[in-house]
Parts: sequence; structure tokens; C-alpha cells
Amino acid sequence: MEKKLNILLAEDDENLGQLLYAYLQNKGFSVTLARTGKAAYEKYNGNKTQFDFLIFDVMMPEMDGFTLAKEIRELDKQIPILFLTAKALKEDKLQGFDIGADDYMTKPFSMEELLARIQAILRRSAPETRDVNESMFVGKIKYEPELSTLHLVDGTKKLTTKENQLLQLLVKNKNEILDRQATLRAVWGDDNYFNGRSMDVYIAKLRKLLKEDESIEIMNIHGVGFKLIVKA
Amino acid sequence: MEKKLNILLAEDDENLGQLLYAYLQNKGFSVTLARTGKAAYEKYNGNKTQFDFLIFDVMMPEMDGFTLAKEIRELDKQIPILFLTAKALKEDKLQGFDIGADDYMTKPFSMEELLARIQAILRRSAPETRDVNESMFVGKIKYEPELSTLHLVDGTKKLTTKENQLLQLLVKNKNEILDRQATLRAVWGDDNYFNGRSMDVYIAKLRKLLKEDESIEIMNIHGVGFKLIVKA
DNA sequence: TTTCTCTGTTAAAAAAGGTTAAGCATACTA
DNA sequence: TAGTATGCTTAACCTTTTTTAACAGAGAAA
Repeated sequence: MEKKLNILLAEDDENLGQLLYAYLQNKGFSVTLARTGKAAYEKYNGNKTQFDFLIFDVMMPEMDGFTLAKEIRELDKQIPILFLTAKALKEDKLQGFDIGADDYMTKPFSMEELLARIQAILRRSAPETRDVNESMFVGKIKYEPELSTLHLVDGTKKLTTKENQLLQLLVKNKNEILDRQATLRAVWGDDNYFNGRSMDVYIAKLRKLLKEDESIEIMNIHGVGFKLIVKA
Repeated sequence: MEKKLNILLAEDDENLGQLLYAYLQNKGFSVTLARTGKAAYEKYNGNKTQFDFLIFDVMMPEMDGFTLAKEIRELDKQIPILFLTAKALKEDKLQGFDIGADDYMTKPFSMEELLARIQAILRRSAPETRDVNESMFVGKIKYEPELSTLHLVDGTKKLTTKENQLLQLLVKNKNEILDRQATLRAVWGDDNYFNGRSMDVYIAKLRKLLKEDESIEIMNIHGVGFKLIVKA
């Protein structure tokens, strides 16, 4: 039984938004529609493990699609992103790919082709990495992000909101650097928070929780961020 | 050193074929050019493991791109295929995706965009899973760059971020000159940092760490940079 | 040689991070 | 409604990491 894939769609045009929403829903996807880039960013941050595919209009109020994608790319290097744009300008397309777009569609486009491109991208993306939503293992420790629970040797530990958000990001960037500033923005929501130490306090909490598995290490990259390392 | 990727390009138009050949070759790919679908099929069959990426014109004599792709898809479900076509017709594109295309470009297109799309597809198909346990030897000393650890005679030494970054660069350029300016940009990220002495301090640190192995030497090339020498 | 620039090394200053505990707000609950 | 538990932030203090300063040598050029 296949799990329904979750698409986050950011499109400010009411009509097109509704149309895409209905079409993709009908094709078996679960779709979340956001009207602005900012709304999309917040929905993404609300539950990072929720989405499997991102479709962003480039031109949107409050936060354009490129900026939005750049933010999210810092937190998730893998998730497929497809841009929609009215402009067919070459530089735009190239900028999109530079950010790490997987594809690019110029309006107007046909629904069928959009679907075909989504499927082409999904076919290529590794399925094992993505369908880990409901439960996964960090080293030997079972982790259920949806339930905010860690299954430790001495029982199940319920994580707090912040602990869970931070661990999700670390896990998603396993063996890669998780940028400090981007994390502060995503979890603590404040750009000018750079002096706060909350994040460090939470890193300490997580280290303590995870230390029963010696193969796990949260390594600091001085001045940049943290890296969750899971040794084989 | 990165492995050169092999592209099989099937294009019957002499001019476009040559142009693409030269461009992709210049961008660091190894390209095999076939003038007909049949020729491409034969080249593919000559050595199936040879190619990493396929680019097919749709309209070609003897065997069209779709038929060619269909044939090859039976033998290899994974290899990325990108179609080139003069037609922008919807049905054509959809037929292409149906066969299992990864992307589709309509002539005329820009070389840059072609490259961007190739890279987007490759980025997805090779989910660069960096091996955390990768280890190597610098002389007799075991070095795990991903874990920032050196295994010295008197125990395991954990390198700091900067020590590790610098050592990685030295090792990557073993027995070759590592340019000073380039290193400053790469590790210290600052173009106009050319007066700072941090790098020299870290060279000194590394020398101290590595001096237990006499076959290792970090040599200064006056005014240019450093060279990590490992005697046989 | 003389002079200037570049490098080697050490020590001290400064910045960033690790950790614990105290404060604060908020929600629960008796 | 007061008391209590919970989650988060802030402060404090200490450690580690990085940068800067200082001075001595080495190398290159005049």
C-alpha cells in the first residue's frame, strides 16, 4: 500500500491555485496550498517531515519563490522543488536551477505535463529516504517525529516542541552541516536572534538524550552550525 | 579527483551535434556522439556500463529517439534520459515522459539551460551519500575527515573545524602546491583577508600534530602556498 | 650586504560553544 | 484560585576554538 505523497503548493493566484490543488488532489496527492511565500514557509516549518514535494510560484507577495526555496534548501538539501513562472527568461530559469530546483515550468502549461514532470522527478528521487515519515531510526534509537517520541532503553521519552523541531532538522541533515542561522530562523523564527543561546541549550539537551547510543554524535562546526553524525 | 561522466548524445543534425559535443566536452563530460538512433543503440549496446546519461533527439533517421529510448529502458530502468525535439507539441512531451524521460527540451534552447537541467537530474540521481566512515592514511597516520579525527600513537585526537578543513585541502592536494589565496578563500571565506595570519598559525598546529610521522612534511612555497609532502 | 616582505612560533585576547541552574510565563489541577 | 508542573529563555561560568599581536628568522630583491 502506497503512502500518499504530500505536496506543498505555493501559489498566490486564486484560480490557478485552486485548479492545481484540485487536479493534484485528484491524481492521488495530498496537497497543502499556501497563498504567499511566507505562509508556505510557515507551513513547511510547522512540520518539516510532512512534505515530499514543493511547487512554488516564483512571483508571490511577501516572499518570492526563489527566496522561499533558498531558505528551505538550507534546511533540506534533498526535497524536490519545482518552480512555476510567468516569465520564460533564461536568467530566471538558471537562477532557479542554481538554488537547487529540480524543474521549472513556464505558464501557461498543461496539467498533464506538470504531472508528468512531477512523476519524472519522483521516479528519480530515492524512495527510501523519503518515506520515513512516521518512524525512523537515529542510530539505534527509534524516533517518531510525528509523535515527538524517542524510544530509549529506559522507556519512551516525549520530546518538547523545540527539542523535536531541532532533532527533525538534524536528522534531515544527517551527516551534513545544519546551518545555525537558518535553524534559528526556522525554529526560533527570529532573524535578529543571533545572540540568544537557546539553540545551544537545546543541542545540549539532545546530546544528553542521544548519548546512550555511542555511534551518534552532534558535532559543532565552529561559527557555522552543527552536524549530526551517525557512524555505521 | 572526480570521475568524468559519460554522455551518449544522439543527434542527426551535424551542426547542433558538433555544438553540443564541444560544449558538453568543455563542461567536463566525456561525450559520445551518434548520428542516428541505430548508431546510438549500437554504441549503447557495445558497452552498457559505459554511459551515465543519455541525450536523444526525437527525430532521427533509421530509429527515432522514442523508439531508441524505449529499447534502452528495457535494459536499464535507471539511466537518465533527456529528449531534444523541434516540436513543442504536448502529446510528444507526454509520450516522452511516458517512456520514462527525465526531462525534455524544445529547440531552440540555450546551452546553459541544457547544462542546468543535466545537473539537476544528476543531482537527484546521485544522492551524494557522503560516507562518514571514510578514512585514509596520511603517511602512517589514520585520518577520518568526516569525523575530524586523527589516530595518533598517543590516542585519538579530535581536530577543530579549521584544523580539519585545512588538513582536508592539504591531503586533497598531496604532493602538489596548495595555493595560499585560494585556501584563505576556501577556509576563511574572506577575499580581503590576505593580511591575516590565522592560516600560518594553523599550519604550525598541523605540523606539530603530524610530526610523529617523519615522512610527512608541510613545506612552504614562498609567496605561493604550502605543499604536503609524504615521502614514500 | 641591506632592506623589505613573507613565514614560524608563541602567547594573549576575543569569540563561540557547553552546560547548569535560575527565572518567567503558561497551562494544568487540586 | 492558589499551587504545581512544564517548557522556554536568560544568565552565569567555564572551556574550546579562533584571531590577533609580537617578535624572531628566512628568503628574495636591490
